[in-house]
Amino acid sequence: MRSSSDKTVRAAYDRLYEAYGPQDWWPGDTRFEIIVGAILTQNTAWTNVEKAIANLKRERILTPEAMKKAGKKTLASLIRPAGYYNIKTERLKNFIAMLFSGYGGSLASMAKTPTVTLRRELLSVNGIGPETCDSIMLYAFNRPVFVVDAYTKRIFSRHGLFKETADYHYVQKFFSDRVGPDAKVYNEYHALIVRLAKKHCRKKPDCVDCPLGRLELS
DNA sequence: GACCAGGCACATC
DNA sequence: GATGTGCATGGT
Repeated sequence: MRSSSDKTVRAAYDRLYEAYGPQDWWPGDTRFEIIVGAILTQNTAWTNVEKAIANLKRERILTPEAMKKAGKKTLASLIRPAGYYNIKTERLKNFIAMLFSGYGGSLASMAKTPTVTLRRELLSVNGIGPETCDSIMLYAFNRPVFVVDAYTKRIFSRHGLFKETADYHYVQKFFSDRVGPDAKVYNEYHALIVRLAKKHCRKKPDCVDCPLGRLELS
């Protein structure tokens, strides 16, 4: 049986897509850049991540081989603008270590890994949690995995679909069940949520001219 | 100067 | 199993 929230989840997507159009995510040119960006953006404004990525590009460290060779102090100094630079240096190195130990340093090889295995592998890396893992799954490897972030919980809990304290897996399943396994739609939906949130759904909401309006549970 | 940003691991109860 | 804390920069 289709619940009222089924339609709501789709209506929300339609309104966002109509208002903003395709978002052309992830903002990154290569698989590796997407993965690095996913780690660097943890609890951090994207504008700060851009500065860090630009530094890495300038120093030609935005490949697995180059980042493997780079010293931690060098790496930390380059990603400094993204904040938490010491812990993020460790996290990048942890990912690199897994990439080389499990896949010979080849993202193409990693890309051939079945979705369930790949997700388990990513989550086993210290510093890659559910959101970072699923961002990589969806945006670097095009797997149909819905990405849940703080905005997703904030927005849809405000609209009464679930509690803001609902756990990651619950919210992910909530959307997956109502959208169906579609990487293209998941890609746009998450990007549209971020787009919406940056303008309207900060901790102090600005609901004037919000394209979502009032989501009716009917 | 306070508050916030596309989390996560770890400690403690 | 829930809740609290450290990690850090740069924009508003």
